[in-house]
Amino acid sequence: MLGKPSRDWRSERRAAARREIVDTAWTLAREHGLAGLSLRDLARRLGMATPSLYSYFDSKHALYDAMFADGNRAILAMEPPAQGNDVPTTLRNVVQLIVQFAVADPVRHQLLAQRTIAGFEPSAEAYALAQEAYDWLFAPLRAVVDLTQEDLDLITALMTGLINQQLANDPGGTRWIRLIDDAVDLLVPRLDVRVP
Amino acid sequence: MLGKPSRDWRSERRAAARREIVDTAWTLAREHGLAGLSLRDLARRLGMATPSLYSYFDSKHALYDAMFADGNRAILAMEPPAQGNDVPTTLRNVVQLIVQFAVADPVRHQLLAQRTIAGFEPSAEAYALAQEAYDWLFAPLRAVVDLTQEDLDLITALMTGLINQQLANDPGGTRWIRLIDDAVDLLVPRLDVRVP
DNA sequence: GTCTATAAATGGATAGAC
DNA sequence: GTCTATCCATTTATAGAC
Repeated sequence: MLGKPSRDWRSERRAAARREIVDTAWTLAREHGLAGLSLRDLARRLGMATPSLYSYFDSKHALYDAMFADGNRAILAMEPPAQGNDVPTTLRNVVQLIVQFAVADPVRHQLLAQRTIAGFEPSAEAYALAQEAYDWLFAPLRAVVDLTQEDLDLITALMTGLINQQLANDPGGTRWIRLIDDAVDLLVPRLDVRVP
Repeated sequence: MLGKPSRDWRSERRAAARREIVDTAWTLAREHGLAGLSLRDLARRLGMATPSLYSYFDSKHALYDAMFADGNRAILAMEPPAQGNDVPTTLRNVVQLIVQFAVADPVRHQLLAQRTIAGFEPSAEAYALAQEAYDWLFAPLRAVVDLTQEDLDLITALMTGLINQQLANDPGGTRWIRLIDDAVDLLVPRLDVRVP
């Protein structure tokens, strides 16, 4: 009898095709806006017929879902934020990484962090990835200080505030991202109290 | 000879019609999302034919522009934030007002504070209103403390951060808006240094 | 300013042959 | 899994009569 093959050729081809579709979808979304992404354009750019996309994704929302998951996997694939010896250093590293990641790709930030696509909500699997990315990003900080949920919520608020203001009011500039150190200084006194 | 009439009946009727169109557009945008607003639905809801809208607005973007202006006028029509005797009280009043205003109408916040509609950019006139609203909101705080631009940018970042996190991750809840006082506490030490 | 009619295009999605 | 053909709805916007 034949055993289970060690590599599944067909499913690997399929996964590779899905990856290429998602990559091209990102490119198109960056050009025409996230909501302006069209399956027609996407198929044309890939050199395939529109209906063929439906062999890989059941619907446009399913494609958004794959993009959402992909964006979070991109976080998990990064070099992790360096854990410093004290709170300010570690916090700065974490905030730097997250803000840079977001500003580097506004459309990705829009999909991952805002509720802007009409009826789209990430699937349970994709959302679990988002949770995982969130935990992974803050792990170095948690190793240095005992954070309450309120602490974390304040940190994320200040962080996404910098990001959103930067993208909305000074796209391509540095008006808010250059305030990262000042933002960290605001947070440090509150967090220092938690240091064991 | 007839002098200029004290009231221009026709232009007043026209202004009233534009107001009703904009109001109904808000209603529809709240139902189907800001990007999901359609001129067809809008006309039907108003009981008019779609092309008739073009007597009042040259394009859909012109309508968005009128809504953008309208949203900022809604700010200027509010009871102003109360100026307290000290920085913390005044700052809290300002932040409370802005956050409540934003959370009360997520779609309005989306239009006024985010770059989410594909090719839309407010006209110079509408943008001037936004500037005016911004100055008006922070006037009480400015009366109490000498703010640098960086101070203001940090305040707005933290504020819109609370708003965005609340709307994106806990819509209808209070997870972030209940942190307003904590957020103010973060800012106060930095601002106290500026008090004359 | 209002309407009817229609343009001109795009949208996502399905049927069915190969 | 790929294609062609097509559906059916939707979109913003214009032409032109009344």
